[in-house]
Amino acid sequence: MPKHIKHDARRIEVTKAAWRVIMRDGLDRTSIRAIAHELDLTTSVVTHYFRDKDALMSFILDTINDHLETRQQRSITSESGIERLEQLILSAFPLDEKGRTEWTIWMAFVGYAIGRETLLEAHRKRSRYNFTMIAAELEALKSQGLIRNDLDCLFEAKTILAMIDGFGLNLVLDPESFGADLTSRKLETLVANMIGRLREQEVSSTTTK
Amino acid sequence: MPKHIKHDARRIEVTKAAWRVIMRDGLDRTSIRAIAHELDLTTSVVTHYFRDKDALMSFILDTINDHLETRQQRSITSESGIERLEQLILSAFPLDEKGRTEWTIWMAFVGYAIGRETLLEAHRKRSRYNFTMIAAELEALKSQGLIRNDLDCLFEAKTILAMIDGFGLNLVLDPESFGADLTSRKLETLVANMIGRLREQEVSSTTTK
DNA sequence: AATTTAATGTAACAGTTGTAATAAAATAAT
DNA sequence: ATTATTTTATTACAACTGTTACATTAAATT
Repeated sequence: MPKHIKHDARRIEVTKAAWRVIMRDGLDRTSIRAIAHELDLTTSVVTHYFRDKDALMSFILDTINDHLETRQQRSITSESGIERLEQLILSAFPLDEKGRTEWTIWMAFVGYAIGRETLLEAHRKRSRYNFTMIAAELEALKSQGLIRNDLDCLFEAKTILAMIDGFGLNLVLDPESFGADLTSRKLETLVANMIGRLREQEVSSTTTK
Repeated sequence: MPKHIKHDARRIEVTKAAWRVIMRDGLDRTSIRAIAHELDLTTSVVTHYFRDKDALMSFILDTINDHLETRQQRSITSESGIERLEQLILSAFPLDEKGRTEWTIWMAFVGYAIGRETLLEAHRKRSRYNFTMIAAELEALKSQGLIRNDLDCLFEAKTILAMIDGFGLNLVLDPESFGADLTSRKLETLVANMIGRLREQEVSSTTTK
């Protein structure tokens, strides 16, 4: 095992400790000392693996984004079709506890990004990548005749992204009111609407549950 | 003019100065000294009008929420009907520059609330008030036969709130990709979906309930 | 076994923070 | 005009911050 892997693994341990501190105390109270204390070690551990705090923060955010994306890619088992789209959307929703944690930390960073152009740019990049990808997925479905052909794919993709973010935000703040059941139920109606009158009979049977 | 009004007015001036600092430097860099400097005064101004920083922060958030709610109430000119619902939703969207500013600061507070139970509770309260209100509005429309009578009003209300929050979030982060045109366009399809097939069948469905 | 490298500990620095006490100035009340 | 109250300034303090230099220990390499 090459040493740089061990090195990277340690960086991730530091990062995970940082997650716990963020969840418990808030992002602005997540000092280098607090992270070290969470690891029952001293600050030198953190400074040894990260040039400075900015580098640490960027790495934490990158890790969260990587997790969200990996989770997304891995959950797509269907090769194509409506089911693939459903999995794509559903995997972005924060359904389980781990997903909720990642969303919570991500939300903390959204607030942290206000007034920080570098972080704002990172968020924009993620946002654009996501709705562009969804739009491409919709275009493919449209050319296959699986969704309504009068759909504006980019518009619908942005809508889907906004819906995901909206549910994610509210789930972070109020998990009791916005549970996983509500979320997945929304997904059904969302997809049903995009299929539209293409399959009139099937749709009406799924919406009236 | 009673003195307490002048007192309150001064508090709001301090609050508005805080807004500017938050927008420019970020919430975690909004120190009491930074706010005082923004006012070209010393810290005593801030400490004189607010017990401590927590009180100041709470007041800032409350003011933002008040603004959003006032904006919402005032924009509702229609007495009833679909138009009233449209105005209700549209006014919550961050369409103009001022609305965008308020949403940006609100977003900063969402991140700031992570790890702070008191602030989280405040956000929950706002969220619940909002979707409860929207649900009541939908119930009224349903009983009037103006929207589909198979709608789950609470579910739809939560969806609408999530949609608003999702667009708000993305508009704060990426106003170029999520402009006001996109937002209002979404509103149309949203309402159209709730009216659903009522328009097509027109008469028969109003007899129910 | 000796030596080099990596990992952690210790300590100090300069700067910032919220908070409080006190003083001065400005305004209002009498 | 005098007094009282409100508003602003000054200053100090203790706690916390990121960062750095240096010391120590553990691990790996030779």
